[in-house]
Amino acid sequence: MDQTAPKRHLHHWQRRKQARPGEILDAALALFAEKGYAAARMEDIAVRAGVTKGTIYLYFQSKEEVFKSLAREHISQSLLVAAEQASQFEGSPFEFLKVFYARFVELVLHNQVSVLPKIIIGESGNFPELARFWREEVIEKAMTMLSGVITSGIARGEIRNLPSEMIAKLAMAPILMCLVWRTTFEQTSDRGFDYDTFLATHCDVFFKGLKP
Amino acid sequence: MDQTAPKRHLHHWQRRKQARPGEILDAALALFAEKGYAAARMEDIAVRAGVTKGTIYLYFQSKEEVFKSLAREHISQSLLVAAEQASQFEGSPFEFLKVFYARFVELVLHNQVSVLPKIIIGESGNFPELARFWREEVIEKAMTMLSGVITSGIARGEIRNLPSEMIAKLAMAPILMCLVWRTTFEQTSDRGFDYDTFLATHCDVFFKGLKP
Amino acid sequence: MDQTAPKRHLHHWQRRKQARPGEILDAALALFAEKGYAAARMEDIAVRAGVTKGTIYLYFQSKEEVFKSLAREHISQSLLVAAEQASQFEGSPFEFLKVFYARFVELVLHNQVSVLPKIIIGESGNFPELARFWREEVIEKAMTMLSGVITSGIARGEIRNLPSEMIAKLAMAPILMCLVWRTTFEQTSDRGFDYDTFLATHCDVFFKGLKP
Amino acid sequence: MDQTAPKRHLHHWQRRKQARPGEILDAALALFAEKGYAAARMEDIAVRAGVTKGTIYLYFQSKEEVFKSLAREHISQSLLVAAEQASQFEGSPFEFLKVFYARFVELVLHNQVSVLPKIIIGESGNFPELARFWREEVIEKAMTMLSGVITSGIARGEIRNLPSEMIAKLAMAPILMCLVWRTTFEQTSDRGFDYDTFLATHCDVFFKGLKP
DNA sequence: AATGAATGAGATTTCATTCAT
DNA sequence: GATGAATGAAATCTCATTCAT
Repeated sequence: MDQTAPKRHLHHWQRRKQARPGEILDAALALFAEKGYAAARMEDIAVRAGVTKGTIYLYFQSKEEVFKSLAREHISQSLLVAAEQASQFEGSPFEFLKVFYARFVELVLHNQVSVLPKIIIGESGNFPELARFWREEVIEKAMTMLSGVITSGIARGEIRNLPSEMIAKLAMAPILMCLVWRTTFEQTSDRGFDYDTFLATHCDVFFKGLKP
Repeated sequence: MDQTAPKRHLHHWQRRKQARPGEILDAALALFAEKGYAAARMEDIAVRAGVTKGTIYLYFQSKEEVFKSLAREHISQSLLVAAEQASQFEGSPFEFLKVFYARFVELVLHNQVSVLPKIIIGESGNFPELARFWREEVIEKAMTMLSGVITSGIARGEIRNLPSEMIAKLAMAPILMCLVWRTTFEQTSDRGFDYDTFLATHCDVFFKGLKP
Repeated sequence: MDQTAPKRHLHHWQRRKQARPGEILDAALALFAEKGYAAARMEDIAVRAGVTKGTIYLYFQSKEEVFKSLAREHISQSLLVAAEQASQFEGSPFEFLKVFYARFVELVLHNQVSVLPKIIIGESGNFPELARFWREEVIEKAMTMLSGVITSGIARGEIRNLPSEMIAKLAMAPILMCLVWRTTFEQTSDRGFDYDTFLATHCDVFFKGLKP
Repeated sequence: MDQTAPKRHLHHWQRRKQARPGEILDAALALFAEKGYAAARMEDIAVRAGVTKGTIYLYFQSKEEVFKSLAREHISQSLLVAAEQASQFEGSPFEFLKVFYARFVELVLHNQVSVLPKIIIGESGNFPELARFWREEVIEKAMTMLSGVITSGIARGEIRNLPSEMIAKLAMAPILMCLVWRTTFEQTSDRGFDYDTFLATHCDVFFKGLKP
């Protein structure tokens, strides 16, 4: 209705209306991370989103749909945006990796989205198509990007001639470790995990190991 | 046990009675890995174990108890046995790590137990005490062992003077990557993940990076 | 309640929401009386209350909670209200007892609540705290009230000097007999039990026995 | 087998064999009284009887059969024996009643069987035929006996001309009260119930009320 | 658009009963 | 005669989903 009207002055509740799906997904993200897909109740998600159960069904067909939206939406914003803009990078692959890790710590690790991989891991059995989606859309895109950087690094003579795909995977391993530690073991651990030092040490060893 | 008697002729069902819990745990391991804790039905576990629902309750108080037994029992056998016997290792730390990775591939990665970490990750929110147990009993023991090897490697002058705990974590990262890949992404992937080459490449780069 | 507002137009389901717990308790009363606590199925209670299983759990945490509510709620309305207003009675203790028995026949015996004592008796082993509650809240209150009337009757010279507590218990015995007969033996009996004549004969004999 | 043999020297286990059903019924009596029919588990009954679950089924077809045996067997021994021998009583009806109450206290009230009426009350809904059986075999026989005594008392001019059946019921009421108190409220009560004084006071009042 | 009472399929768990030993 | 492992029907309880308001 009223589609012709100038939308300059949105009422408060109109802004809410558009914000709702996002609020629900945020709530769902938190609860899926906390309890896993099955143990997260729609009621709890609703309460955390500040609505009632029924409202969720105005925006999503089912719990499964909430979950799938979540796993799909949240990617492009953080990881891929960063990744793509970085794909045009020109310069030292080591410099690139340092920035890449720094971005990861800043944008992902200390962010709500860091729980998504954990969710994907836990529910890969029940939602194989999501596992596939993530592998294709997130992991392999990241791998391709890293492979490209590695390959160009080899071409530039800065990196030994090693299979670039494997190197890309090795570059990802510490990131996975950070994510798993943060979302799985950090809460029950007394000693903290110094992610920055960990990644810095990795760079030190990894870069030295890669050089010709 | 069995200190009292020869008792050569155990009844058929006495032999079963001793075998049952193990059979049930094996079935549960498979199903929890496949579907996660919540989505795995007791009935399915029973069927896979070749019994009926009620039988499980002769040996375990509840589904939760099955899960906890599972997560606790299955450790010592595979990982820790290997780890401990290796802790008396004398020689090059690089040699040790190579053996360690080979053992891991052989005993864990291509074995049912490889799904346990995945389960722990997925259910850490619902069973925080298990996450803690795993961190303390599995991860930190492995870390301590690796730290020791690294430290002695540094003392022997074969490894640069770097924080050995961080190095130990870096040594674990590729293992985590293998486990996650195998249990989460392998089934929906067309191209295989060549774990051996991956770990070999890791050794190549990692060892070179560690040397003085 | 309702202090805040006029709210003249309650929704249909708001009215139901207030009525539901009572409807469920009535249904539960009937079924617990008929089959006992354990043999009464939640489904049957629901059907008799005109709802489905799940609905009961919107209002009560568990079957046990339904039972406890039942045993606690239903008292004050019938027995205690009558008892308390009678506690201010002034006049002949015999007159009082006659009215008391008449009230009992009218308000309790030919009423749903008459099954509650039977339920308490049958389940006292499983719910000892309820047996205690009933003894304290129903029986002992009634006894205290009757004792008071007897004592004042003795003071007035209308009753022999006998231990008033025992007399109170003797005054309750025929009531218990009526309740047990009605709820336990009446359905399988061909000849009826004439409660009015029974209590009248009791009064005849009891009163004559009490007089000096 | 061996039916022809002289049975003078029964083996120990043969005596057990014959004792078993009784031991099981005793155990069942205790458990039914404690928890009611439904909540009493066959396993618990077996354990208390010192046998295993399966053994019960050698002597009884089902749980229901155990219950029915129990409710039927235990009568003749205690109540009816006493009742019948008393039915030939000649003399003062008051004397008779005193002896009757004394016997009740001695043989029933401080005996395991005192829980039977409680069980019958609690399970009358599920086992109406047992309620009928008890009414016919226990209550009405007792009533008939008491009625006879009362009637003869009226004939002898010792009791006013009142409906003897009602008087018989009134004579039973305090007995019911004792039974219910003992089996339902005694365990959760701090003050004891002085059954002897209670019945003595009853006799005092009751007898005076009956006299012409 | 939002609510929340109601539903009912489906899960866990219990326990009377069976039967091979 | 006795055992006790195994069964499976049946109960309680949960929660995603619907729909009248």
